[in-house]
Amino acid sequence: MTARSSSETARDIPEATVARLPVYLRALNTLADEAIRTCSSEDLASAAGVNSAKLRKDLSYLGSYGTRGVGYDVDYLRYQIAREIGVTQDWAVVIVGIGNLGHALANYSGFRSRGFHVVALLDADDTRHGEEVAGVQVRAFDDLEEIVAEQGVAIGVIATPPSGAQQVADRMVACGITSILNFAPTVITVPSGVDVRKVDLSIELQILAYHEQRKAQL
Amino acid sequence: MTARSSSETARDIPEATVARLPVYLRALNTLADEAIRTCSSEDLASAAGVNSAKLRKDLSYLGSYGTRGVGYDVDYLRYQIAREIGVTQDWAVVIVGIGNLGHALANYSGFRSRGFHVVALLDADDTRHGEEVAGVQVRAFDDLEEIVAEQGVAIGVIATPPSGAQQVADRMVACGITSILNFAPTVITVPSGVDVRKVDLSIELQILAYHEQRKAQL
DNA sequence: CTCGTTTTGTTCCCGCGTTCACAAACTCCT
DNA sequence: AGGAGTTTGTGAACGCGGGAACAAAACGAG
Repeated sequence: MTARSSSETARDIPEATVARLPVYLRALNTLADEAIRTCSSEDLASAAGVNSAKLRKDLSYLGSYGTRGVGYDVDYLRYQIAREIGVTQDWAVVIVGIGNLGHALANYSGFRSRGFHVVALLDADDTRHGEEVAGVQVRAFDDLEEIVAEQGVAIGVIATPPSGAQQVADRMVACGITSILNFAPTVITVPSGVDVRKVDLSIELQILAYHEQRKAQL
Repeated sequence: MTARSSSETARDIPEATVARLPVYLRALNTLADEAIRTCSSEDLASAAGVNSAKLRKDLSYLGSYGTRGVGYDVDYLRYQIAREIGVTQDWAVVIVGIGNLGHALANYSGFRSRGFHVVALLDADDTRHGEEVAGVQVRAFDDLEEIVAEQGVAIGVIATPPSGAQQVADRMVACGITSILNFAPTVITVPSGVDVRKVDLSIELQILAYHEQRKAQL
C-alpha cells in the first residue's frame, strides 16, 4: 500500500527546497554569464546565500547531477533545475488590476523573462481599456473567461485593491486557473487544488519594524 | 548564566508568529470597521486564514489579552499587537530606485498607511531628479547620508535593477540603516545586525510554475 | 450558590527542515 | 598503479513550528 502510483520518478520535493531552486537557477545563470563552466557546492551556495550542506541536500532531491571531487557542470545543472521547476516550457500569465502595481508588474522583466509571458492585462475600470502597457492592450475584466480558454492560461496575478480580490480569485478559479499570485493585501480563499502565493508589501515592512523596535530596546 | 539581561519582559516571539501578527492586525482592523467589538479566536482565525489553535498560541506570546468564555476585545487586542509590532510609532522609509516598481511602491497605500511614511525617493539617474512622485520629490542617491542623518531613517527599500542593489545596500548600511526591504532580484549580503527581507516576484512565479507542472503530470 | 456552557491558554506529540559529519567517489600527481 | 587531496551525497541528531486535546477560567441561568 501507499505504492508509488507512477513508475516515473515523480519524487516530491520538499516545499522549502522548491522555494530555493529558483535562487540557485538565478545564481547559475550569473555564473554562466561569467563564462564559468563548473562550480563546487560551496561556490554555488555562497552565490545563492545559503549553507553548502543545504544546497547539496536540495540538489540531491533532483538526482545526482554532480561529480565528486569536481563539482557541478553549470550548464547541465542549470538545465536540470529549469526542467524540474518547469520553466523550460512557457507559461501564459494574466494580470488583473492595472493600477500602479499592475503597471509595474506588466513591465517587470521577471514576468517577461524566459518561462513566462503576459498574455493579457485586465481591469474593471473601462476608462483604461485600450490603453497599451508594456506592449499589451488593457482589456475588460469580463474578457477573462474567453482569454483563459483561448490561451490556456494557468497562472493569474491579482493586483487589484483588496475589496475586489476575492471576487477576482473566484472568477479565475471558475474558469480553470489553478495558480494565483496575490498582491492584494487581503486573505483570499480558494478550493483545494488551487495554489495561492501571497506577496504583501506592508506585512514585510511591519516585520522589519518589529525587529527594528527590538534592536532599539537596549 | 544565560540570565535574562533585562528585567523588562522582552520575551522573544518566534519568527513564524511575528510574520502572522500583521495579518491578525489587518483582520482586526477590518472587524473594527464593521463595528464589531469582540471576537473569538475562531472568528479571528478564519478572518486571517489560519487555524484557531495556532492563533491562540501566537497571541499567548504577547500575553493574556483574551477572556475565557468571551473572546478578545477587538480594539484592545488591536492596540496590543500594533504596540508589539512597533507600528504605534512612525517609521521613516527611504526608497531607492524610482523605476516602474519604485513608482508603484511610493504610491502604495501600505507604505503610507499608519506606521510608515516615505521621507525620500532617491535615484542615481539625474534626469529624474526633481520629478514629484506621490507628493515627494525625487532626489540624488548621493543625498542618502544627509537624509538618513537628518530624518533618522532606519528602514530602506531597494527597488533598483539587480546590478546596483549590493552597492545601494552597502551605502545604506554604512550610514546606519539596519533594516532593508529588497525588491531587486539578487542576493545581497549585509553585516550581522542588519535585517534584510526579500520580495522576489519571479521566484514566486517559478514556485507556482513548479506546482502547476506537477498538477499537469497525471 | 451551583451547574452547565463557552472559550482561552497551554501541554504534548509529531513531522519537517537544517546542520553536522562522514563515507563514497572522482581527479591528479608521482 | 597507488596514494593524497577534493568534493559530493546522505545518515543521524536536533530544534522549531503546527495541531489536537485538555485543563482553567469566565459567564449566565435557575
